[in-house]
Order: sequence, then structure tokens, then C-alpha cells
Amino acid sequence: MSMSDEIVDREEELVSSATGRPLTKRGEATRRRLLEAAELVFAEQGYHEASIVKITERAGIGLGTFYLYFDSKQAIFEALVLDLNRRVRHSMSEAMAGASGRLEAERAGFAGFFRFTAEHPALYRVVREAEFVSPEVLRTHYTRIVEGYEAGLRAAQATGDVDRALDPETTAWALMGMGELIGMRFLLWERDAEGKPPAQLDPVVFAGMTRFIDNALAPRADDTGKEA
Amino acid sequence: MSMSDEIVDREEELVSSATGRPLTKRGEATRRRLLEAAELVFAEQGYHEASIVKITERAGIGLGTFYLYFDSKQAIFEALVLDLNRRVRHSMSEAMAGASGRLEAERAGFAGFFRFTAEHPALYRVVREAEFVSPEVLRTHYTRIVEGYEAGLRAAQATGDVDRALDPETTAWALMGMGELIGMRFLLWERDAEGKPPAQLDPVVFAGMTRFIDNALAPRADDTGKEA
DNA sequence: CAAGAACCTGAATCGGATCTCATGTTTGAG
DNA sequence: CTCAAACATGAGATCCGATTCAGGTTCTTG
Repeated sequence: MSMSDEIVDREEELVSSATGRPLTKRGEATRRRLLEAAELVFAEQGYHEASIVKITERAGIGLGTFYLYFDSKQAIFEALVLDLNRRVRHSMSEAMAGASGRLEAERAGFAGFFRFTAEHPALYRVVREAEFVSPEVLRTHYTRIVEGYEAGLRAAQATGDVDRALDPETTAWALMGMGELIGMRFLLWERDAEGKPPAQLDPVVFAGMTRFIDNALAPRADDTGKEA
Repeated sequence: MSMSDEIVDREEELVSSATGRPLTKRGEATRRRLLEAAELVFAEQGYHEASIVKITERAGIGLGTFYLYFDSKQAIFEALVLDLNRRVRHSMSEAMAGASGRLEAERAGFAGFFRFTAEHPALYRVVREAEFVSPEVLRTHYTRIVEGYEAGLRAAQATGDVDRALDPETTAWALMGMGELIGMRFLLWERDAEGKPPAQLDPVVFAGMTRFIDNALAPRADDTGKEA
């Protein structure tokens, strides 16, 4: 297990939400199947079009069984968001692991984000819908990702790799916002239009974005470390 | 009517969606009252918690009357989003009108966007929810805003005010994404947390964002007009 | 292999929403 | 003033989906 995994993964006592008791191997498998089905159904249909019946059918599981594992439709949705959050951060930190230098790491992190988004379009859609289904969980999602960015930016400012005049928190949110909308526009919309090839981010777009980020983060030539 | 208004406003034949006939003065007023009520209700409750009954009650209008003006709940929602789109762009172009120089205009456009968001936080929510209620309309919304940005960026690249190595389309989407997420985090969340003062964007955040944008867009010192 | 624990099931309940329609009211042209 | 067109109404038909529950099946342990 890599160092980045330590940051990302958390101990989680698996319990039946109904009984509160630990799950057996069989129960765990059922729960996992429900979560996987939920990911597909929520992604394809959106929260409100999705229904418990559709999820359980997709999972090949009886309707009533659902309530042994989750209290409600909202509960499984929240569990799914947190699960996706864990996975996307894993994908990002994995991508950043090899990078040398902060700017390089930033680029790599984005690449990891886009790779994950391309492979799991569900992430984007589900996460954004969380804003309306469960604002609390959405905040947790964004905040966890931003924390990582922000820490990295501070460190890079200390070493002079990143413009010291930038506000790290603001910058972190700005970078997140960029990534999200560009992912939406150039991965998901593209994918909807064409057949469905998972799509790679168009090289022109990726290059343009890289240039944009490089410009934004690099210390100015005339930078003395503190200026307007 | 200013030049920016010409771009933004469109002729719209007002017709009853049910009969297809033009509305009388009385009918127009009813339609308007429904839209205004819908704005409040969708903003406060979100799309799915909102109901036709709540909207008509708020408007002080009979339930059945609703269907004389809109075919469905989704139809009135879409009409509302397009209306808000017109208003945000108006706010942005108004703010940009006085600016001299492209970078200055970019900053002003953002200020206009944030002013609108700060004044109508709930409306911002409605637009974001459109992604799930009516993706088509959401694309229209984003695309219309991006078109303006992109044209501006191209012009500024031609005059050398903006880094020629940036891809205008990518850059436009990046800027939009930034604006959105920063608006969400520092206007809407802040507002939810505290009482509810409409809030101005925190000066530190606004300054940080400005620096970020300036960095990103400005031509590099060593820029020859075409480089990696 | 007996028996209890854990797990599974889907028909039925229940609440809530959209949309229709038969009927009533207002407006304005002649 | 008259009357047809336009507008307004809300009870109820109809649908849909979340959640419950009474009763089955599978696993595991002694």
C-alpha cells in the first residue's frame, strides 16, 4: 500500500444499516452489488428517475433486500458519493506519485482526474447531482479534494515553484472548477454526441489547459515574492 | 437599448402553450405571475420538491390554469432557465461595457457574474439543477456564455493582450468553471453558513482569483507568439 | 443433522404528484 | 346590453415509487 493510499483509505466498519450488525461475506457481496448497480442506475437516469426497483433489478436482488443494507434511497446515494470520492482521490494521488516538481505534479493530478472521469462518467454526474440530493456529502467530497490541492500549493509556494501572490485556497477551488467543467464539456458531452468511446481528453484541449495552468501558477519573472 | 442588449435579448412570440394563440394582456400577466412564482419555488425547494400546486398557490392562481400556459412542470422550468440565462449575460455584458482593455474586461465580466450570483443565489442553484432536469437547456445556457468569452479571447489574442498560445475555447470553459465553483464555495456556502447576508465575494478571494486569471491570460514575458 | 442466525423476497400499503375536464367567470367588440 | 371568446377553476382520475412486513431460504455451528 502506497503512502497516498494511507491518506485516502479509511477504516470502515461494514454494518447492516438495518440491524447494525456486522455483515458476513455473503452480506458484504450483496451490499457491494447494490452499490455497483446504484452507480450505473444513478449515472444513467439521475437521482429521481432512478428507483429502488431499478437498482435491485440491476443488481439481481430482491426489492426487500435493499432495506437490509441501506435505510433509504438517499442513504445509498450518499454512500455512493463517498465511495466515488475515495476512488477519484486514489486515482489522482496515484497519478501524482511519480511526478517530480510541483507543476508537474499538478498536471499529473489533473490527468488522473480526467482518466477517472473518462472511465467512470458516473462520478461527474452523481457528484454534481449531490448538490441537490445531499449538500452535506457534496461539501465533504469537494473539501477533501481541495485539502490535498491546497497543501500541495502551499508547499510549492514555499519552495518558490508557485507564485507566492496566489491565495492557495482560492487557487485550489479555481483549479477544481476548471477541471470539472472541462471534464463535462470535453469528455462527457463529446461522449454523449458520438457513439460512446470512453474518450480521451482531446490533446489540443489538454495542452491548452496545461498552458493555462502553467501560466497561472508559475512565479512571475518579476516576482519578488510579494506584490499586487 | 445598449449594444450588449441586442446580443442578449430575443424576440419571443408569447403564445399559450395549450391553444397556440397569442395571449391577451390578462393572459400575459398570468403567465408572468406563474414564472415569478416558479422562480421562488424552484429556488427554495429545488426541482423535485417543488410542485405545480405550490407554484400556483404562490402565484395565487388556480391549479388548472397552469396548464393553459405551460405543458408541464419541466416546460416552465426550462422557460425559467432561459430567462435567467438572459439576465446573467445581461449582468455580465453590462459590467464589461465600461472596461478598457481585454484583461480589464475579463475581470469586469467576472465581477458582473458574481454580482448576479450574490444577488440571486437561489437562481444560481436553479441553473445548476438544470443539468439534471433538462440537459439540453443547460447546454444552451453554458454555450451562450462561453461564446461571448471565446470571441473576446480571440480578439484579445489578436491584439496581443492575451497569451497567443492559449486555446480560446478551452480557456473560456476553464474560466467558466472557475467562476462557478468559486461562486458556489465563497458565495453560496458562506451564505448558508452565516445568517444570509447576500454577501460580497471576500476581497482576499477576489484578489486571489484576479491574480490567477491575470497570470493565466497575460502573454509571457518571453513569448514570441508561438511556443510550448 | 438440528436449530438458530443471517439473509432474502415481492405483494401490498401508503402518500403524493401530475394532468384532465366539466363547469363557471370575465372581457370586450359590436 | 349581448354573447362569444378567452380565461380560470379544483375535485378527482390515474399513475408511480418508497417503504413495510410476514413468511421463506441458506448458512453455520455444535
